Amino acid sequence: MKALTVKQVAKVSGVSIRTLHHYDEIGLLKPAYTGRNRYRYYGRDELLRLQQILLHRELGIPLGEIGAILDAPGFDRLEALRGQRQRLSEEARRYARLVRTIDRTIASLEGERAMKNADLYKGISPEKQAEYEAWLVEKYGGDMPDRIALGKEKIGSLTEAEQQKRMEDLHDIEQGLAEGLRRGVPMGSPSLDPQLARHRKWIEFMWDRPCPPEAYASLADLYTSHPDFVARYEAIEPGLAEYLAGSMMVYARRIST
Amino acid sequence: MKALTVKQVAKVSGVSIRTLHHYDEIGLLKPAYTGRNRYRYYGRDELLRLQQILLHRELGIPLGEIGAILDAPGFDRLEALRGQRQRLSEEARRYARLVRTIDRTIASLEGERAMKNADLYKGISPEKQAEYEAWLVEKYGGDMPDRIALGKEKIGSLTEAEQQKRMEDLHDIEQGLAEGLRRGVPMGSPSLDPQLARHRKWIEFMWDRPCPPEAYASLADLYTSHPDFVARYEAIEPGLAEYLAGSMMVYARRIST
DNA sequence: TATTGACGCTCACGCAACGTGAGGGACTAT
DNA sequence: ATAGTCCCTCACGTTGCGTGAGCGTCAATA
Repeated sequence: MKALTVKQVAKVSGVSIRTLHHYDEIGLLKPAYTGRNRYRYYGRDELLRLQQILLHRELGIPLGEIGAILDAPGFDRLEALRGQRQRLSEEARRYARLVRTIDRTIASLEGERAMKNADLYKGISPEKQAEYEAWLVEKYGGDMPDRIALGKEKIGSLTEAEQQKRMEDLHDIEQGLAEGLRRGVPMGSPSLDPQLARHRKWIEFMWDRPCPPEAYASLADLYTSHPDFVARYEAIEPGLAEYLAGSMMVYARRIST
Repeated sequence: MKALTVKQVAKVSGVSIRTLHHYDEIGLLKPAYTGRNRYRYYGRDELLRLQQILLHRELGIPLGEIGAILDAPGFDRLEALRGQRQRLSEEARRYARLVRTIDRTIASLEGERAMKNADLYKGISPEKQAEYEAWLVEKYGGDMPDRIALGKEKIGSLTEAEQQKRMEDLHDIEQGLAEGLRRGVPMGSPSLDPQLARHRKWIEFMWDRPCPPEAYASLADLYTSHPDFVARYEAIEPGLAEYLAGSMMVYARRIST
Protein backbone atom coordinates (compact mmCIF):
# COMPACT_ATOMS: atom_id res chain seq x y z
CA MET A 1 0.00 0.00 0.00
CA LYS A 2 2.50 2.50 -1.23
CA ALA A 3 1.38 5.99 -2.01
CA LEU A 4 3.28 8.05 -4.51
CA THR A 5 3.85 11.77 -4.39
CA VAL A 6 3.55 14.01 -7.42
CA LYS A 7 7.21 13.82 -8.20
CA GLN A 8 7.25 10.08 -8.16
CA VAL A 9 4.19 9.81 -10.32
CA ALA A 10 5.70 12.33 -12.66
CA LYS A 11 8.85 10.28 -12.94
CA VAL A 12 7.24 6.95 -13.66
CA SER A 13 4.62 8.34 -16.01
CA GLY A 14 6.69 10.91 -17.80
CA VAL A 15 4.31 13.80 -17.30
CA SER A 16 5.13 17.01 -15.46
CA ILE A 17 4.06 17.83 -11.96
CA ARG A 18 2.15 20.76 -13.31
CA THR A 19 0.21 18.38 -15.49
CA LEU A 20 -0.81 16.37 -12.46
CA HIS A 21 -1.90 19.55 -10.74
CA HIS A 22 -3.83 20.47 -13.83
CA TYR A 23 -5.56 17.11 -14.09
CA ASP A 24 -6.50 17.42 -10.46
CA GLU A 25 -7.87 20.92 -10.99
CA ILE A 26 -10.07 19.90 -13.87
CA GLY A 27 -11.12 16.75 -12.09
CA LEU A 28 -9.64 14.40 -14.62
CA LEU A 29 -7.31 12.64 -12.22
CA LYS A 30 -7.73 13.12 -8.51
CA PRO A 31 -5.19 11.77 -6.07
CA ALA A 32 -6.14 8.71 -4.04
CA TYR A 33 -6.16 10.94 -1.00
CA THR A 34 -4.77 14.20 0.24
CA GLY A 35 -2.72 14.48 3.41
CA ARG A 36 -3.55 17.11 5.99
CA ASN A 37 -0.40 18.75 4.75
CA ARG A 38 -2.31 19.09 1.45
CA TYR A 39 0.10 16.77 -0.31
CA ARG A 40 -1.32 14.70 -3.14
CA TYR A 41 -0.87 10.96 -2.87
CA TYR A 42 -1.53 8.61 -5.74
CA GLY A 43 -2.10 4.86 -5.63
CA ARG A 44 -2.13 2.05 -8.11
CA ASP A 45 -5.58 2.81 -9.44
CA GLU A 46 -4.64 6.37 -10.15
CA LEU A 47 -1.58 5.25 -12.06
CA LEU A 48 -3.69 2.98 -14.18
CA ARG A 49 -6.14 5.72 -14.85
CA LEU A 50 -3.28 7.99 -15.75
CA GLN A 51 -2.08 5.44 -18.28
CA GLN A 52 -5.50 5.44 -19.86
CA ILE A 53 -5.53 9.20 -19.91
CA LEU A 54 -2.16 9.39 -21.58
CA LEU A 55 -3.14 6.79 -24.10
CA HIS A 56 -6.18 8.76 -25.11
CA ARG A 57 -4.27 12.00 -25.02
CA GLU A 58 -1.84 10.53 -27.52
CA LEU A 59 -4.80 9.97 -29.75
CA GLY A 60 -5.52 13.67 -29.70
CA ILE A 61 -8.70 13.48 -27.66
CA PRO A 62 -9.38 16.64 -25.63
CA LEU A 63 -9.08 16.13 -21.90
CA GLY A 64 -12.74 16.80 -21.27
CA GLU A 65 -13.74 14.00 -23.57
CA ILE A 66 -11.19 11.70 -22.07
CA GLY A 67 -12.78 12.17 -18.70
CA ALA A 68 -16.20 11.49 -20.13
CA ILE A 69 -15.00 8.39 -21.90
CA LEU A 70 -13.18 6.96 -18.93
CA ASP A 71 -16.09 7.63 -16.63
CA ALA A 72 -18.68 6.29 -19.05
CA PRO A 73 -20.09 2.82 -18.40
CA GLY A 74 -17.41 1.29 -20.59
CA PHE A 75 -19.91 1.10 -23.37
CA ASP A 76 -19.14 4.01 -25.59
CA ARG A 77 -15.49 3.16 -25.71
CA LEU A 78 -15.67 1.27 -28.92
CA GLU A 79 -17.72 3.98 -30.49
CA ALA A 80 -15.27 6.60 -29.33
CA LEU A 81 -12.36 4.61 -30.62
CA ARG A 82 -13.93 4.21 -34.00
CA GLY A 83 -14.56 7.89 -34.29
CA GLN A 84 -11.05 8.54 -33.20
CA ARG A 85 -9.69 6.13 -35.73
CA GLN A 86 -11.51 8.01 -38.40
CA ARG A 87 -10.05 11.33 -37.34
CA LEU A 88 -6.60 9.88 -37.00
CA SER A 89 -6.44 8.22 -40.34
CA GLU A 90 -7.55 11.45 -41.92
CA GLU A 91 -4.77 13.24 -40.09
CA ALA A 92 -2.35 10.58 -41.22
CA ARG A 93 -3.37 11.03 -44.82
CA ARG A 94 -3.21 14.76 -44.45
CA TYR A 95 0.34 14.61 -43.19
CA ALA A 96 1.32 12.21 -45.90
CA ARG A 97 -0.06 14.61 -48.47
CA LEU A 98 1.78 17.48 -46.86
CA VAL A 99 5.02 15.58 -47.00
CA ARG A 100 4.51 15.00 -50.69
CA THR A 101 3.69 18.66 -51.14
CA ILE A 102 6.89 19.62 -49.42
CA ASP A 103 8.86 17.21 -51.51
CA ARG A 104 7.52 18.79 -54.63
CA THR A 105 8.20 22.25 -53.31
CA ILE A 106 11.73 21.34 -52.38
CA ALA A 107 12.30 19.74 -55.73
CA SER A 108 11.03 22.77 -57.56
CA LEU A 109 13.09 25.13 -55.41
CA GLU A 110 16.32 23.26 -55.48
CA GLY A 111 16.48 22.11 -59.03
CA GLU A 112 16.75 24.47 -61.87
CA ARG A 113 16.23 21.18 -63.54
CA ALA A 114 12.63 21.46 -62.39
CA MET A 115 11.14 23.95 -64.72
CA LYS A 116 9.49 26.98 -63.38
CA ASN A 117 5.79 27.06 -64.12
CA ALA A 118 5.98 30.14 -66.23
CA ASP A 119 8.68 28.68 -68.43
CA LEU A 120 6.68 25.60 -69.12
CA TYR A 121 4.02 27.34 -71.09
CA LYS A 122 4.95 30.93 -71.52
CA GLY A 123 8.04 31.02 -73.59
CA ILE A 124 8.83 27.43 -74.27
CA SER A 125 12.53 27.36 -74.88
CA PRO A 126 13.93 25.69 -77.99
CA GLU A 127 15.85 23.20 -75.89
CA LYS A 128 12.76 22.24 -74.02
CA GLN A 129 10.87 21.90 -77.20
CA ALA A 130 13.56 19.62 -78.54
CA GLU A 131 13.41 17.65 -75.37
CA TYR A 132 9.69 17.11 -75.62
CA GLU A 133 10.06 16.09 -79.19
CA ALA A 134 12.78 13.62 -78.34
CA TRP A 135 10.63 12.30 -75.55
CA LEU A 136 7.80 11.56 -77.89
CA VAL A 137 10.05 10.14 -80.57
CA GLU A 138 11.38 7.77 -78.02
CA LYS A 139 7.90 6.67 -77.15
CA TYR A 140 6.18 6.59 -80.50
CA GLY A 141 8.77 6.69 -83.18
CA GLY A 142 9.34 9.44 -85.67
CA ASP A 143 5.87 10.30 -86.87
CA MET A 144 4.40 11.76 -83.74
CA PRO A 145 6.34 14.92 -83.02
CA ASP A 146 5.24 16.30 -86.29
CA ARG A 147 1.70 16.27 -85.16
CA ILE A 148 2.27 18.14 -81.99
CA ALA A 149 5.26 20.23 -82.92
CA LEU A 150 5.14 23.61 -81.33
CA GLY A 151 4.56 26.82 -83.18
CA LYS A 152 7.82 28.46 -82.29
CA GLU A 153 7.50 31.70 -84.13
CA LYS A 154 4.00 32.23 -82.95
CA ILE A 155 4.88 32.09 -79.30
CA GLY A 156 7.88 34.27 -79.78
CA SER A 157 5.77 36.87 -81.50
CA LEU A 158 3.21 37.25 -78.75
CA THR A 159 3.28 40.42 -76.75
CA GLU A 160 3.60 40.28 -73.01
CA ALA A 161 -0.05 41.14 -72.64
CA GLU A 162 -1.07 38.40 -75.02
CA GLN A 163 1.05 35.86 -73.21
CA GLN A 164 -0.42 37.05 -69.99
CA LYS A 165 -3.89 36.51 -71.36
CA ARG A 166 -3.01 33.01 -72.47
CA MET A 167 -1.62 32.17 -69.08
CA GLU A 168 -4.77 33.35 -67.44
CA ASP A 169 -6.88 31.26 -69.77
CA LEU A 170 -4.81 28.23 -68.94
CA HIS A 171 -5.07 28.97 -65.29
CA ASP A 172 -8.84 29.10 -65.55
CA ILE A 173 -8.99 25.79 -67.32
CA GLU A 174 -6.68 24.14 -64.85
CA GLN A 175 -8.59 25.46 -61.90
CA GLY A 176 -11.80 24.17 -63.38
CA LEU A 177 -10.31 20.74 -63.75
CA ALA A 178 -8.76 20.80 -60.30
CA GLU A 179 -12.18 21.66 -58.94
CA GLY A 180 -13.64 18.69 -60.72
CA LEU A 181 -10.98 16.50 -59.20
CA ARG A 182 -11.60 17.84 -55.74
CA ARG A 183 -15.32 17.37 -56.04
CA GLY A 184 -14.86 13.80 -57.10
CA VAL A 185 -16.14 14.16 -60.64
CA PRO A 186 -15.12 10.91 -62.34
CA MET A 187 -12.35 11.07 -64.90
CA GLY A 188 -14.20 10.82 -68.15
CA SER A 189 -17.36 12.59 -67.07
CA PRO A 190 -19.10 14.49 -69.89
CA SER A 191 -19.46 17.41 -67.52
CA LEU A 192 -15.75 17.95 -67.98
CA ASP A 193 -16.05 18.27 -71.73
CA PRO A 194 -16.41 22.04 -71.83
CA GLN A 195 -13.16 22.44 -69.88
CA LEU A 196 -11.40 19.95 -72.09
CA ALA A 197 -12.72 21.57 -75.23
CA ARG A 198 -11.31 24.86 -74.00
CA HIS A 199 -8.09 23.09 -73.22
CA ARG A 200 -7.81 21.67 -76.70
CA LYS A 201 -8.56 25.03 -78.24
CA TRP A 202 -5.93 26.58 -76.06
CA ILE A 203 -3.40 24.09 -77.33
CA GLU A 204 -4.40 24.64 -80.90
CA PHE A 205 -3.92 28.33 -80.45
CA MET A 206 -0.58 28.05 -78.73
CA TRP A 207 0.74 25.55 -81.17
CA ASP A 208 -0.83 27.21 -84.14
CA ARG A 209 -2.14 24.07 -85.72
CA PRO A 210 -5.09 21.75 -85.32
CA CYS A 211 -4.95 19.16 -82.61
CA PRO A 212 -6.89 16.10 -83.77
CA PRO A 213 -8.16 13.61 -81.23
CA GLU A 214 -5.23 11.26 -81.66
CA ALA A 215 -2.74 14.02 -81.04
CA TYR A 216 -4.71 15.12 -78.03
CA ALA A 217 -4.70 11.59 -76.65
CA SER A 218 -0.98 11.23 -77.12
CA LEU A 219 -0.52 14.50 -75.32
CA ALA A 220 -2.28 12.90 -72.38
CA ASP A 221 0.54 10.47 -72.24
CA LEU A 222 3.09 13.24 -72.14
CA TYR A 223 1.26 14.71 -69.18
CA THR A 224 1.70 11.65 -67.04
CA SER A 225 5.12 10.64 -68.21
CA HIS A 226 7.18 13.78 -68.48
CA PRO A 227 8.45 15.12 -65.15
CA ASP A 228 7.90 18.74 -66.06
CA PHE A 229 4.22 18.27 -66.75
CA VAL A 230 3.72 15.95 -63.85
CA ALA A 231 5.38 18.44 -61.54
CA ARG A 232 3.27 21.29 -62.80
CA TYR A 233 -0.02 19.54 -62.38
CA GLU A 234 0.82 17.78 -59.18
CA ALA A 235 1.73 21.14 -57.76
CA ILE A 236 -1.69 22.50 -58.58
CA GLU A 237 -3.50 19.59 -56.98
CA PRO A 238 -2.26 16.15 -56.06
CA GLY A 239 -3.44 13.66 -58.61
CA LEU A 240 -4.29 16.29 -61.19
CA ALA A 241 -1.81 15.02 -63.77
CA GLU A 242 -3.34 11.57 -63.84
CA TYR A 243 -6.81 12.93 -63.66
CA LEU A 244 -6.30 15.35 -66.49
CA ALA A 245 -4.61 12.77 -68.66
CA GLY A 246 -7.33 10.23 -68.05
CA SER A 247 -10.03 12.75 -68.84
CA MET A 248 -8.20 13.83 -71.97
CA MET A 249 -8.06 10.29 -73.27
CA VAL A 250 -11.73 9.63 -72.69
CA TYR A 251 -12.55 12.95 -74.21
CA ALA A 252 -10.41 12.26 -77.25
CA ARG A 253 -12.18 8.99 -77.81
CA ARG A 254 -15.56 10.61 -77.39
CA ILE A 255 -14.94 13.32 -79.98
CA SER A 256 -13.29 11.03 -82.47
CA THR A 257 -16.47 9.04 -83.12
CA MET B 1 -6.20 48.16 -59.40
CA LYS B 2 -8.89 46.61 -57.34
CA ALA B 3 -8.62 46.66 -53.59
CA LEU B 4 -10.35 43.99 -51.56
CA THR B 5 -11.96 44.45 -48.19
CA VAL B 6 -11.58 41.97 -45.38
CA LYS B 7 -14.75 40.15 -46.27
CA GLN B 8 -13.74 39.69 -49.85
CA VAL B 9 -10.29 38.49 -48.94
CA ALA B 10 -11.85 36.16 -46.43
CA LYS B 11 -14.13 34.71 -49.04
CA VAL B 12 -11.51 34.06 -51.68
CA SER B 13 -8.91 32.77 -49.26
CA GLY B 14 -11.12 30.84 -46.92
CA VAL B 15 -9.83 32.38 -43.71
CA SER B 16 -11.93 34.30 -41.24
CA ILE B 17 -12.02 38.05 -40.91
CA ARG B 18 -10.74 37.71 -37.40
CA THR B 19 -7.74 35.88 -38.76
CA LEU B 20 -6.97 38.75 -41.06
CA HIS B 21 -7.25 41.13 -38.14
CA HIS B 22 -4.98 38.87 -36.18
CA TYR B 23 -2.37 38.68 -38.91
CA ASP B 24 -2.45 42.43 -39.15
CA GLU B 25 -2.04 42.79 -35.39
CA ILE B 26 1.00 40.56 -35.25
CA GLY B 27 2.44 42.11 -38.37
CA LEU B 28 2.30 38.98 -40.44
CA LEU B 29 0.08 40.36 -43.14
CA LYS B 30 -0.59 44.07 -43.34
CA PRO B 31 -3.16 45.47 -45.74
CA ALA B 32 -1.89 47.25 -48.82
CA TYR B 33 -3.25 50.43 -47.33
CA THR B 34 -5.77 51.65 -44.83
CA GLY B 35 -8.53 54.04 -45.72
CA ARG B 36 -9.21 57.12 -43.63
CA ASN B 37 -12.25 55.18 -42.50
CA ARG B 38 -9.76 52.72 -41.04
CA TYR B 39 -10.88 50.03 -43.43
CA ARG B 40 -8.28 47.50 -44.47
CA TYR B 41 -7.70 47.13 -48.19
CA TYR B 42 -5.73 44.30 -49.67
CA GLY B 43 -4.18 44.07 -53.11
CA ARG B 44 -2.76 41.36 -55.28
CA ASP B 45 0.56 41.19 -53.46
CA GLU B 46 -1.17 40.71 -50.16
CA LEU B 47 -3.24 37.88 -51.55
CA LEU B 48 -0.12 36.17 -52.78
CA ARG B 49 1.55 36.59 -49.44
CA LEU B 50 -1.53 35.22 -47.78
CA GLN B 51 -1.33 32.17 -50.00
CA GLN B 52 2.23 31.65 -48.86
CA ILE B 53 1.23 32.09 -45.27
CA LEU B 54 -1.58 29.58 -45.54
CA LEU B 55 0.66 27.12 -47.29
CA HIS B 56 3.18 27.30 -44.49
CA ARG B 57 0.49 27.25 -41.88
CA GLU B 58 -0.79 24.01 -43.35
CA LEU B 59 2.65 22.65 -42.74
CA GLY B 60 2.30 23.38 -39.07
CA ILE B 61 4.81 26.20 -38.91
CA PRO B 62 4.07 28.75 -36.19
CA LEU B 63 3.06 32.16 -37.47
CA GLY B 64 6.14 33.84 -36.09
CA GLU B 65 8.39 31.57 -38.04
CA ILE B 66 6.30 31.99 -41.15
CA GLY B 67 6.86 35.70 -40.98
CA ALA B 68 10.57 35.21 -40.57
CA ILE B 69 10.74 32.76 -43.43
CA LEU B 70 8.73 34.87 -45.83
CA ASP B 71 10.73 37.96 -44.99
CA ALA B 72 14.07 36.21 -45.18
CA PRO B 73 16.17 36.68 -48.31
CA GLY B 74 14.65 33.58 -49.85
CA PHE B 75 17.66 31.65 -48.75
CA ASP B 76 16.63 29.79 -45.66
CA ARG B 77 13.49 28.55 -47.29
CA LEU B 78 14.95 25.31 -48.44
CA GLU B 79 16.46 24.71 -45.05
CA ALA B 80 13.19 25.47 -43.35
CA LEU B 81 11.30 23.21 -45.68
CA ARG B 82 13.65 20.35 -45.08
CA GLY B 83 13.29 20.70 -41.35
CA GLN B 84 9.58 20.85 -41.77
CA ARG B 85 9.56 17.77 -43.92
CA GLN B 86 11.38 15.97 -41.18
CA ARG B 87 8.87 16.99 -38.55
CA LEU B 88 5.96 16.21 -40.80
CA SER B 89 7.05 12.78 -41.79
CA GLU B 90 7.56 11.98 -38.15
CA GLU B 91 4.06 13.15 -37.43
CA ALA B 92 2.78 11.10 -40.33
CA ARG B 93 4.46 8.01 -38.98
CA ARG B 94 3.20 8.77 -35.50
CA TYR B 95 -0.36 8.98 -36.72
CA ALA B 96 0.01 5.84 -38.75
CA ARG B 97 1.24 4.08 -35.64
CA LEU B 98 -1.64 5.44 -33.64
CA VAL B 99 -4.11 4.20 -36.20
CA ARG B 100 -2.61 0.76 -35.96
CA THR B 101 -2.75 0.96 -32.18
CA ILE B 102 -6.40 1.83 -32.34
CA ASP B 103 -7.09 -0.95 -34.76
CA ARG B 104 -5.55 -3.41 -32.41
CA THR B 105 -7.43 -1.98 -29.49
CA ILE B 106 -10.70 -2.14 -31.35
CA ALA B 107 -9.99 -5.65 -32.50
CA SER B 108 -9.19 -6.79 -29.02
CA LEU B 109 -12.27 -5.10 -27.60
CA GLU B 110 -14.75 -6.23 -30.15
CA GLY B 111 -13.59 -9.64 -31.12
CA GLU B 112 -13.54 -12.59 -28.85
CA ARG B 113 -11.88 -13.98 -31.90
CA ALA B 114 -8.92 -11.78 -31.05
CA MET B 115 -7.28 -13.58 -28.24
CA LYS B 116 -6.96 -11.83 -24.99
CA ASN B 117 -3.35 -11.35 -23.96
CA ALA B 118 -3.75 -13.43 -20.91
CA ASP B 119 -5.07 -16.38 -22.85
CA LEU B 120 -2.12 -16.38 -25.13
CA TYR B 121 0.27 -17.46 -22.44
CA LYS B 122 -1.74 -18.22 -19.40
CA GLY B 123 -3.90 -21.12 -20.30
CA ILE B 124 -3.03 -21.95 -23.84
CA SER B 125 -6.06 -23.73 -25.17
CA PRO B 126 -5.70 -27.09 -26.90
CA GLU B 127 -7.10 -25.69 -30.12
CA LYS B 128 -4.60 -22.91 -30.08
CA GLN B 129 -1.85 -25.33 -29.39
CA ALA B 130 -2.95 -27.42 -32.33
CA GLU B 131 -3.02 -24.34 -34.43
CA TYR B 132 0.51 -23.37 -33.56
CA GLU B 133 1.65 -26.86 -34.31
CA ALA B 134 -0.09 -26.89 -37.65
CA TRP B 135 1.44 -23.55 -38.39
CA LEU B 136 4.93 -24.84 -37.81
CA VAL B 137 4.29 -28.08 -39.65
CA GLU B 138 3.25 -26.04 -42.60
CA LYS B 139 6.47 -24.10 -42.43
CA TYR B 140 9.00 -26.72 -41.56
CA GLY B 141 7.45 -30.10 -42.11
CA GLY B 142 6.67 -32.70 -39.54
CA ASP B 143 9.75 -32.75 -37.33
CA MET B 144 9.53 -29.35 -35.74
CA PRO B 145 6.41 -29.35 -33.57
CA ASP B 146 7.84 -32.10 -31.50
CA ARG B 147 10.60 -29.87 -30.35
CA ILE B 148 8.40 -27.06 -29.23
CA ALA B 149 5.32 -28.95 -28.19
CA LEU B 150 3.73 -27.40 -25.18
CA GLY B 151 3.55 -28.97 -21.80
CA LYS B 152 -0.17 -29.15 -21.53
CA GLU B 153 -0.56 -30.81 -18.17
CA LYS B 154 1.94 -28.56 -16.55
CA ILE B 155 0.13 -25.39 -17.42
CA GLY B 156 -3.20 -26.80 -16.45
CA SER B 157 -1.86 -27.77 -13.08
CA LEU B 158 -0.59 -24.36 -12.10
CA THR B 159 -2.46 -22.53 -9.42
CA GLU B 160 -3.83 -19.10 -10.10
CA ALA B 161 -1.08 -17.56 -8.05
CA GLU B 162 1.58 -19.45 -9.91
CA GLN B 163 0.16 -18.44 -13.24
CA GLN B 164 0.05 -14.90 -11.97
CA LYS B 165 3.70 -15.07 -11.05
CA ARG B 166 4.62 -16.41 -14.48
CA MET B 167 2.72 -13.63 -16.15
CA GLU B 168 4.55 -11.06 -14.12
CA ASP B 169 7.88 -12.59 -15.01
CA LEU B 170 6.99 -12.47 -18.65
CA HIS B 171 5.84 -8.94 -18.30
CA ASP B 172 9.18 -7.96 -16.79
CA ILE B 173 11.10 -9.57 -19.58
CA GLU B 174 8.97 -7.99 -22.23
CA GLN B 175 9.25 -4.58 -20.68
CA GLY B 176 13.00 -4.93 -20.56
CA LEU B 177 13.10 -5.76 -24.23
CA ALA B 178 10.70 -3.01 -25.14
CA GLU B 179 12.96 -0.62 -23.28
CA GLY B 180 15.91 -1.82 -25.29
CA LEU B 181 13.95 -1.23 -28.46
CA ARG B 182 12.95 2.25 -27.41
CA ARG B 183 16.47 3.17 -26.47
CA GLY B 184 17.75 2.01 -29.81
CA VAL B 185 19.79 -0.92 -28.57
CA PRO B 186 20.65 -2.87 -31.73
CA MET B 187 18.93 -6.17 -32.28
CA GLY B 188 21.63 -8.65 -31.46
CA SER B 189 23.38 -6.61 -28.80
CA PRO B 190 25.02 -8.74 -26.08
CA SER B 191 23.50 -6.40 -23.52
CA LEU B 192 20.19 -8.03 -24.32
CA ASP B 193 21.47 -11.48 -23.48
CA PRO B 194 20.35 -11.48 -19.85
CA GLN B 195 16.78 -10.70 -20.88
CA LEU B 196 16.84 -13.33 -23.57
CA ALA B 197 18.33 -15.89 -21.21
CA ARG B 198 15.45 -15.20 -18.83
CA HIS B 199 13.08 -15.46 -21.72
CA ARG B 200 14.39 -18.84 -22.74
CA LYS B 201 14.23 -20.08 -19.19
CA TRP B 202 10.70 -18.88 -18.95
CA ILE B 203 9.80 -20.85 -22.03
CA GLU B 204 11.54 -23.94 -20.74
CA PHE B 205 9.57 -23.69 -17.57
CA MET B 206 6.26 -23.11 -19.24
CA TRP B 207 6.79 -25.81 -21.77
CA ASP B 208 8.40 -28.16 -19.31
CA ARG B 209 11.20 -29.23 -21.52
CA PRO B 210 14.59 -27.91 -22.63
CA CYS B 211 14.66 -25.36 -25.40
CA PRO B 212 17.85 -25.81 -27.39
CA PRO B 213 19.16 -22.98 -29.52
CA GLU B 214 17.61 -24.32 -32.70
CA ALA B 215 14.21 -24.56 -31.14
CA TYR B 216 14.63 -21.08 -29.76
CA ALA B 217 15.53 -19.76 -33.20
CA SER B 218 12.55 -21.38 -34.82
CA LEU B 219 10.36 -19.87 -32.17
CA ALA B 220 11.63 -16.52 -33.34
CA ASP B 221 10.02 -17.25 -36.64
CA LEU B 222 6.72 -18.00 -34.99
CA TYR B 223 6.89 -14.61 -33.32
CA THR B 224 7.02 -12.71 -36.57
CA SER B 225 4.75 -14.90 -38.60
CA HIS B 226 1.84 -15.85 -36.40
CA PRO B 227 -0.77 -13.13 -35.98
CA ASP B 228 -1.39 -13.86 -32.31
CA PHE B 229 2.22 -13.32 -31.37
CA VAL B 230 2.68 -10.39 -33.67
CA ALA B 231 -0.40 -8.77 -32.23
CA ARG B 232 0.76 -9.28 -28.69
CA TYR B 233 4.17 -7.80 -29.20
CA GLU B 234 3.13 -5.03 -31.49
CA ALA B 235 0.65 -4.00 -28.85
CA ILE B 236 3.39 -3.66 -26.29
CA GLU B 237 5.60 -1.56 -28.54
CA PRO B 238 5.51 -1.09 -32.27
CA GLY B 239 8.25 -3.10 -33.86
CA LEU B 240 8.78 -5.28 -30.84
CA ALA B 241 7.84 -8.51 -32.58
CA GLU B 242 10.51 -8.06 -35.22
CA TYR B 243 12.98 -6.80 -32.71
CA LEU B 244 12.47 -9.66 -30.33
CA ALA B 245 12.62 -12.23 -33.09
CA GLY B 246 15.78 -10.77 -34.52
CA SER B 247 17.42 -10.67 -31.13
CA MET B 248 16.36 -14.21 -30.42
CA MET B 249 17.95 -15.46 -33.57
CA VAL B 250 21.24 -13.74 -32.95
CA TYR B 251 21.16 -14.93 -29.37
CA ALA B 252 20.46 -18.52 -30.43
CA ARG B 253 23.42 -18.46 -32.75
CA ARG B 254 25.62 -16.98 -30.06
CA ILE B 255 24.83 -19.62 -27.47
CA SER B 256 25.01 -22.54 -29.89
CA THR B 257 28.76 -22.14 -30.44
C1' DT C 1 17.54 21.83 18.42
C1' DA C 2 18.33 24.49 14.60
C1' DT C 3 19.24 24.52 10.04
C1' DT C 4 19.54 23.11 5.36
C1' DG C 5 18.01 21.16 1.13
C1' DA C 6 14.66 18.90 -1.43
C1' DC C 7 10.06 18.66 -2.02
C1' DG C 8 5.17 20.20 -1.65
C1' DC C 9 1.36 23.68 -1.97
C1' DT C 10 -1.51 27.66 -4.03
C1' DC C 11 -2.18 31.62 -6.79
C1' DA C 12 -1.65 33.70 -11.07
C1' DC C 13 0.17 35.32 -15.40
C1' DG C 14 1.71 33.79 -20.18
C1' DC C 15 1.67 31.31 -24.73
C1' DA C 16 -0.71 30.29 -29.77
C1' DA C 17 -4.13 31.33 -32.79
C1' DC C 18 -7.68 32.71 -33.08
C1' DG C 19 -13.58 32.64 -31.69
C1' DT C 20 -16.99 35.41 -30.16
C1' DG C 21 -19.56 39.01 -28.72
C1' DA C 22 -20.13 44.22 -27.43
C1' DG C 23 -20.51 48.74 -28.76
C1' DG C 24 -20.26 51.90 -32.29
C1' DG C 25 -19.00 54.25 -36.97
C1' DA C 26 -19.33 53.78 -42.51
C1' DC C 27 -21.39 52.78 -46.82
C1' DT C 28 -25.22 51.62 -50.06
C1' DA C 29 -29.88 51.60 -51.58
C1' DT C 30 -34.23 52.79 -51.30
C1' DA D 1 -34.15 59.28 -43.44
C1' DT D 2 -33.83 54.68 -42.56
C1' DA D 3 -32.58 50.06 -43.00
C1' DG D 4 -29.23 46.68 -43.89
C1' DT D 5 -24.77 45.42 -44.46
C1' DC D 6 -20.34 46.21 -43.97
C1' DC D 7 -16.24 47.83 -41.11
C1' DC D 8 -13.70 49.14 -36.88
C1' DT D 9 -11.64 48.52 -32.01
C1' DC D 10 -11.53 46.64 -27.50
C1' DA D 11 -11.41 42.70 -24.75
C1' DC D 12 -12.37 38.36 -22.67
C1' DG D 13 -12.62 33.02 -23.53
C1' DT D 14 -10.44 28.78 -25.11
C1' DT D 15 -6.73 24.41 -24.50
C1' DG D 16 -3.10 22.37 -22.05
C1' DC D 17 -0.20 23.23 -19.77
C1' DG D 18 4.99 26.27 -18.62
C1' DT D 19 6.99 29.13 -15.46
C1' DG D 20 7.78 31.71 -11.78
C1' DA D 21 6.55 33.86 -6.93
C1' DG D 22 5.90 33.26 -2.30
C1' DC D 23 5.43 30.20 1.27
C1' DG D 24 4.67 25.56 4.12
C1' DT D 25 6.81 20.55 5.10
C1' DC D 26 9.75 16.85 5.76
C1' DA D 27 14.02 14.18 6.53
C1' DA D 28 18.56 14.36 7.74
C1' DT D 29 22.39 16.41 9.55
C1' DA D 30 25.46 19.78 12.45
